[in-house]
Amino acid sequence: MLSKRVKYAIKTLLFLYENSDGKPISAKIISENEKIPYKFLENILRELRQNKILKSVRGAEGGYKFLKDPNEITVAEIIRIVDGPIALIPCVSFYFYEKCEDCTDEVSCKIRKLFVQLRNEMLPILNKSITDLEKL
Amino acid sequence: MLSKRVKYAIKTLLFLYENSDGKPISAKIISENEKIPYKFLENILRELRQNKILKSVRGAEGGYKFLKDPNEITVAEIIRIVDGPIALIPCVSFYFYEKCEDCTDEVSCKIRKLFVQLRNEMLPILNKSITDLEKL
DNA sequence: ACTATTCCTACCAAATTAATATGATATAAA
DNA sequence: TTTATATCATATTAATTTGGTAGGAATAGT
Repeated sequence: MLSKRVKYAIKTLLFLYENSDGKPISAKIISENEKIPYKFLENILRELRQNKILKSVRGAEGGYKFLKDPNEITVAEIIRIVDGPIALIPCVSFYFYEKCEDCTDEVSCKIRKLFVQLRNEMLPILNKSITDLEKL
Repeated sequence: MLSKRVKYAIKTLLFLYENSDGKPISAKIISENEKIPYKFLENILRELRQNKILKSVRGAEGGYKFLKDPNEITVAEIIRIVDGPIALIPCVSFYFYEKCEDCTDEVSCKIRKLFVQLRNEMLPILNKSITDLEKL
């Protein structure tokens, strides 16, 4: 299961995409419209900014807007930033690979083979962008 | 990510399948061969027995063997027993459905649509049986 | 009786999740 | 210049989940 953080992050990006008219949108507005706890949302927005997905404008009339082109922001990318690995077991993850301590031979591991397959099916779907998502 | 419990459970079933000759196999043997902490494994075995995947034989020379035909035990089923939902968000789960409190309209939710798609791609792979898995 | 085993309940420590609290800093508008 | 509106940063917290461990009762083959 994904965390609420990820879900809130994706909802936030979709909201920004659907409501952007050049002016930044404040955390308060996003929070109210998407029913995301305000302070929790602030943390998420900070993480998205630090990872160069969004940029922020401080002070009155401030808020958040895209830094990266929403056409190039994928769901997979957001999951990786906020939650971590896409793969269901660590030994098949590209970005967060970890060896299983209990594994004697990774290459012949049947479980690994299955989860490589699974990851390969999942990735094309999660590589859809925010703009793709809006069109669904 | 799946829990270690699930991974241990699948490994256990594979081990039983590959080493079954009619006689039950003890938790100790499984634990040593698959490097699964003994007491932790006991818990997992109990869960598999309670869910009618395995049956147990008590006393000396006792152990575990299949109750359900390994041909009909799927990875998805094991995940559901041990971890819970397959779907990555609760509102698209068949067996563990939960409404998102922050959601205003589930039918039009773009995120939901994406994760329905994802689940639909994942299921055929996870519906493979223990015997399928052994053949990989 | 002895030994090997399952069975059962409870406990525990560390990590993760989902926030909340407090306050500093920046900026536009009054 | 004050005020209201914002972001920014760090720390704290409560609840849940994860990955075990402990101790012992019950069962059965030798």
